[in-house]
Amino acid sequence: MRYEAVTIRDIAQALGLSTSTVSRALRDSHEISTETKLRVLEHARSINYQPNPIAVSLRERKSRSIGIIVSEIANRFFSEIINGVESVAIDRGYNVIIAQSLESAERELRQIQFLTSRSIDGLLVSVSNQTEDTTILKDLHQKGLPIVFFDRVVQDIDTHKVIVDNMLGAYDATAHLIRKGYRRIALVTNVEGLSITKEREAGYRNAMHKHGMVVDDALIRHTRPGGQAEPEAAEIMASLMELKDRPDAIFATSDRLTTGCLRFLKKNNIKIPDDMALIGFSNSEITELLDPPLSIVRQPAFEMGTTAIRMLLELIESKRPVTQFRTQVLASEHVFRQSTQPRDTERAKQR
Amino acid sequence: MRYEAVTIRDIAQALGLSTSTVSRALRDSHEISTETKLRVLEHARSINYQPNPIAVSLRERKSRSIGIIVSEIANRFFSEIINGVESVAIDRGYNVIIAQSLESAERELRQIQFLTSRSIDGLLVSVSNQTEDTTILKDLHQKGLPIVFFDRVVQDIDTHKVIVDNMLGAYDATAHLIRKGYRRIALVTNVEGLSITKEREAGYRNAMHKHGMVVDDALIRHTRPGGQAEPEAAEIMASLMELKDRPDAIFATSDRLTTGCLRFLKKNNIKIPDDMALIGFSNSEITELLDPPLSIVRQPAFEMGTTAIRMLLELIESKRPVTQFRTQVLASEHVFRQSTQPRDTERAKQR
DNA sequence: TTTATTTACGCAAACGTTCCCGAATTTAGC
DNA sequence: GCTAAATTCGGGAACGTTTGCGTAAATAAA
Repeated sequence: MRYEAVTIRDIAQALGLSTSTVSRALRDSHEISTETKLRVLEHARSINYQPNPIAVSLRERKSRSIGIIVSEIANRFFSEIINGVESVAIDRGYNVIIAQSLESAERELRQIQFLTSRSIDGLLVSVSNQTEDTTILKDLHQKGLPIVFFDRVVQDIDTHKVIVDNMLGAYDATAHLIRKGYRRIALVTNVEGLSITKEREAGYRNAMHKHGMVVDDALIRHTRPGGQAEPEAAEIMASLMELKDRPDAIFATSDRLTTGCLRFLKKNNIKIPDDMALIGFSNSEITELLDPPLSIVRQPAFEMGTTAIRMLLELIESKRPVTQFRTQVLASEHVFRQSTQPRDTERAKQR
Repeated sequence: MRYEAVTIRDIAQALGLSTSTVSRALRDSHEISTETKLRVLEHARSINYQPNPIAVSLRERKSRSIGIIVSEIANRFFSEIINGVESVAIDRGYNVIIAQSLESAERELRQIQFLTSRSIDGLLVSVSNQTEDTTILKDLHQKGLPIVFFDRVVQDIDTHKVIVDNMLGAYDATAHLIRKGYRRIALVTNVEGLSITKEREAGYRNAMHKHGMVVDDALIRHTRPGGQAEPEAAEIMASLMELKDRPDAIFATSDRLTTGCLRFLKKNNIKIPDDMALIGFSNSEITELLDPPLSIVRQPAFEMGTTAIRMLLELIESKRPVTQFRTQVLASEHVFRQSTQPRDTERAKQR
């Protein structure tokens, strides 16, 4: 399948036909007789002919491969997304080239250039938390490269997007904490500029307002662009603990931030939820096994991947340029566990 | 970068040269005058010329892309490996096409065919736990496709391989349990045919023998080919609990098996380590945060990825066919935590 | 000056397809 | 039986590169 390289020409010679006839027969053209088609198909199968995708790509001027760029692949949220993307891409005959930015704007740029230099047919992107300059994406998009954003979208590029209902997810998590009796709820969240950050922060604020609570801006903390989430979460936690009026609950808005907070609390022997409740965004499959079992809001990552790639293929395979774009909003789900139990529970009494 | 398609011919026309001259100038051929080279380079940069990788691939008869097939991407062990692979591949100008078998031999076959039909230059593979028939890999290998196995290798294909010292890793884990006072140690392990299974089982048996203990085969349990690890771990655990002479410790030999066992134990309210100790292979970054903190043997996944890809590129870029193959063995590391505390610790006394 | 060698470049084929265009053969229409 | 139309196929260009070979001019050797 690689080195003997059986080509269309081999079939043509074996059958006394021309390459064009063979090509047409293989593609089931109407201007080839059924008899010849059968002969060609039969012989092609017998010698295990495999079309050379590179030659096809060169001729067709498309590569049947798409690129996806995420911040980090070793992160359950993103690997589930990639799973979703792969599963439909492969069915449609596309392969996906994966690249990670590792939250570095510079590396992201390099990766985008690498991907486009490999002449991909389309691009799936969730921007790094450090990117401010999106001109390269704008250029690409304007030149006609199909792009679909997911999760962390860039607002001012008009194309398909798929996100979760971050506002609602954050609202519900916050409201849950409030219902459980927590009053000073800290928000440990991502870089300020990110779309998801704004939406989740808005959800938090809305929930506070709706429940007649004042938001203390001292309790809203953002990570720095390009930083490592876990250590930053620890820093933030440490500084929150130094407040005269400490928070009694933490709402962390990403996988890494959540585990960062949890790690800090455990290391400093702060009891959850008695001393501090904790809820966070997470797609880890073992939050239930943590100590204590963690309340989480989970994003439908796999589904996010499948809808993103479907949208992208729609753009790629559209005959005429698409001008109507939509952003699909997926629901997130919550699982409330012990880490956000009401304060006056048996656990608390035991102390 | 995509649709205006600036080619080598554009440069040639603009400068009144032939395409061959431009090509040679771009590749810094010695038979082009420095003056012309400069003109070409300068102009190429000014119009942002990007060579068309597809045309190059067609001409060179190689694609500068490699395939990797793992059982599951949403698994920290494998995603770290992929991370390692990607990091060096990208530096060397290769991109990697990722495919997953999901532990299905049939799907694995399809994926391999898909990858090879995309005319990859080489293949990185860790076989599924269901594959028995490896003739396709043998064919490919014999036809000259560079292949490197990692983690789950197939023994009778002579090529480069990279594995961890499974024997020693399992030996140490078992010996640790014995030292801590556990006597009836159950081994919850992978499919029997797998290379890693054999090695880890051997490590377990060696440790038992060296410490003068008899191996009870009733305590050695394998999962079924193609099955889901977590539910199977639960099944196995349930059946182990029905034994008249129950085990007092569990040694699970994969990420998923470990969490499967843990989940079972917690669900059935079996205290760890008092009622049952637990140690397992895992690359999860939050085993420390589990309840109880889990003792683990961790594999150097990232490093495994980098050495595998380096070996593969060595095969790919070698001038003459390589006949001397080596298998690189990496050390695993252990972290012993509360889940394997000696039985008569304070925890146990508290009851 | 003549011949040999080097330098610097162009022509054209090739990689494996697809597809436009034309042509030969068959079938239909009358 | 003759034109018109359909059917079935082949020739060859094109996609964007790389590279073997040829060649003109410049230089070196004689």
